[in-house]
Amino acid sequence: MPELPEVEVCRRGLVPELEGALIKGVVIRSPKLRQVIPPELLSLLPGCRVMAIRRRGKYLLFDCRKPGVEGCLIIHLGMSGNLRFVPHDLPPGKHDHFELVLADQILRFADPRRFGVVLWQPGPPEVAEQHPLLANQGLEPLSDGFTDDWLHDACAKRSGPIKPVLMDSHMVVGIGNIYASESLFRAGISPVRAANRISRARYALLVPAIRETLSDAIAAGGSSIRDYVHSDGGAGCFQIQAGVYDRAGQPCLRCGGVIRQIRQAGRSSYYCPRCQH
DNA sequence: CACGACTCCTGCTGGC
DNA sequence: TGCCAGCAGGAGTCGT
Repeated sequence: MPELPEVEVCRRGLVPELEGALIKGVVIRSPKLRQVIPPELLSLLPGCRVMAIRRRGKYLLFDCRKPGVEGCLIIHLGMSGNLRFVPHDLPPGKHDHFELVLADQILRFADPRRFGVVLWQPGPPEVAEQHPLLANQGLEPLSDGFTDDWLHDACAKRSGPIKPVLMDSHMVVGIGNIYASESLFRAGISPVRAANRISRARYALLVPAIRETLSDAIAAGGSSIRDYVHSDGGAGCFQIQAGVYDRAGQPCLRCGGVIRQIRQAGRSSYYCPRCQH
């Protein structure tokens, strides 16, 4: 479900209530996610204070500490995961796999498809990213280093179509299937164009398009942060008005042409053949 | 090295 | 109305 904007909005929603909070208990209801939830969390986390909540790509990092214990709780929401604050007396649902019990509420992790991850990396905050799942993560697209020159160079040896390349988290993190299509539409670049055959000038359009697509989505989600982490049902997911995503056969909002759906690397891509070249 | 196919799991949708 | 194939916003691994 979530791409970078959804994870970032989730993080911002957690901060006011979780940062500085004391973890009183831990519940592992079904340990089998993409990887098994480490059972040692049951003894490590209770008594810990959450010192900070960070994000790396689509991973959430909770820096935890108590006397004799320091480490980072790593959570990835996968395709269908979400984190919610719920009251102590709310019975768990079928897919509620993990929770942190706090003084006055519970932080509950639900994930129907079980593609998510809950892991532990021992040590101080600065070594958290040495975890194998984080060590090879690419550049943050909202960081200063993400420039047209950088992306142009990074794509120099990528002869495949640009859209799956944008989704490669070892190069750039956080761009999933929706925002890859949306960013390319915004930049007027075809998803099937070979990454190493796009000019530097057009990367100078693509980089701000990616930035704006992601920050617009964060802004859209930010307006409903409380719903996002407190909702007792609802979608638990927000989306910006899509220009092309899931609009196959419908008119392009820019030129009126027909939006086309194709398949790339096993995923659906959407684009306007008249606007994108 | 770069790339695509395959894999994990459950739920929903659309076509018959 | 019911059934089933196909698909879903992720990402690691493996074979080529």
